[in-house]
Amino acid sequence: MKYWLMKTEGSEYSLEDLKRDKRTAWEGVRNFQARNFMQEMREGDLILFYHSSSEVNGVYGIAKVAAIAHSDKTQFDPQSDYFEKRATKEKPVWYCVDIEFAKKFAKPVTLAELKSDPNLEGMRVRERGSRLSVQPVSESHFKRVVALGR
DNA sequence: GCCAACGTTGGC
DNA sequence: GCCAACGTTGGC
Repeated sequence: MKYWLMKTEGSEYSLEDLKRDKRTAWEGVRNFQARNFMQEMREGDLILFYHSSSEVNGVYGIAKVAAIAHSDKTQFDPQSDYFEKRATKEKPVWYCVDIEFAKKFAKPVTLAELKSDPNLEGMRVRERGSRLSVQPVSESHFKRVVALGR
């Protein structure tokens, strides 16, 4: 089993939204590295759910991979912001996984906390200028963040 | 294949 | 709202 971190703008789609929807297709990722990481995900993998560009940036809780990567349908929709003219049904360019709500932390583990915890050294999201919206997380880092969220 | 220009992300 | 850092595009 692997562990991941996924970013979202809290005002766009928050953990509360996921809790309400229970499950959603993580559409709209338009970055190759992020796409490749999603293709590595397996059902049951756990995800730290991170809000960026929010009042309080940080990990708000946990989501779980509910379905492995499949074609992102928004790439075929000319009305969509995520339309991709290079994509065909036979050869899609973009993929997404389905994720489901797992847990909301008692309080978010803020970016400041992530940065100041010596146990979390090496976590990608801590790095200045880190823009990758889907990233792998080590098991020990994952467990540490969950402990901080309790 | 290089790299400048551009658009976007994301912390502050 | 600002701006630094980043990823992608496209001309050469």
